[in-house]
Amino acid sequence: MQVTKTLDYALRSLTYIGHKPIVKHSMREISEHQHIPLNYLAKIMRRLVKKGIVKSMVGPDGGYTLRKAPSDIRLRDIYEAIEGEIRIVDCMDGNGICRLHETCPQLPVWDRVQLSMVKILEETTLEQMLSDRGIRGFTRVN
Amino acid sequence: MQVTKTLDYALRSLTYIGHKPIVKHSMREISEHQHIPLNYLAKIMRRLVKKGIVKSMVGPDGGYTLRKAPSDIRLRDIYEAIEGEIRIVDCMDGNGICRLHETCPQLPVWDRVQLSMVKILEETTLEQMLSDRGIRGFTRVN
DNA sequence: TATATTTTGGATACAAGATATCCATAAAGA
DNA sequence: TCTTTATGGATATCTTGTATCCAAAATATA
Repeated sequence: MQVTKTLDYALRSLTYIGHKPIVKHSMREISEHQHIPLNYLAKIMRRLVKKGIVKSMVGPDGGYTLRKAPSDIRLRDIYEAIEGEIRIVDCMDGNGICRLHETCPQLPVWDRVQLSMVKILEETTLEQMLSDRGIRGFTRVN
Repeated sequence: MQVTKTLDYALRSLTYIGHKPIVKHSMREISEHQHIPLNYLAKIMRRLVKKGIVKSMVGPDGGYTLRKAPSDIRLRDIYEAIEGEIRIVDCMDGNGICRLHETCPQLPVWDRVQLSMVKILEETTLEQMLSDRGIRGFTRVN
């Protein structure tokens, strides 16, 4: 029940790019400024590109730009680009029958948790994250 | 960002016990009825005992009983007994300084997500879970 | 055209944590 | 004393997140 490092990397990269959305930013640049292993970052950027969150240009002076306006990029999209469909319990997709043959007392709760989480991720845009900067005056551990 | 099998096991055990809160239930019994590996279940029960959620009696005719009324056992307690303090991002405890030396754009969101999650876990009692049974008519996959 | 710089893609390695197993010991009822 | 149960510690396995390596494709520019 934790935010993965990978998702963190993705968000750091996107907020980094988001600050200067017009300029192209190379992986190398992002990697160095955000302390993300270059080769690993490559994998991450790929997923963001495939989901249409980011646009890539190869060759010298290549790099990445946001494909949409920050106000149009939802945290949910980013989450799903990295982690896939949101599903906090395995049985929630419904593709199977429980070996216990009984109704599940847990599911209603997890359902509520997941819904509230999705709601927040859905409401939150990259733009908000960019302007939220510093509200809590918190500095990152890693 | 997923509910672990271990937490699932714990909840299955507790709801199982909760249905007949007065009777003692042995690990063996729980293990068989809920399809949980016996030796692993032992570890789980230990944590529940230590947190005062469950009472244990050793010896023949030993077993487990709830220590409190189901209405007095919060899902949050169970969660924390199994997983430790709720913390969906590592930096949230604040024991450290970010190498990036900048305020973190992510934290406000994760903070909101965590708060809403804690709220639900806090509100939900074992009693509720027991009576929720069947509301959604859902059958468990595993 | 040649060269350098960048992204892309695939394969693979490494690490950490969740999950599971084994065994010896202590408690307690019959 | 014997049997049944929980306890405790050590260790193994498996899964998944994280990271590394390398070759190939694209493209600007000298």
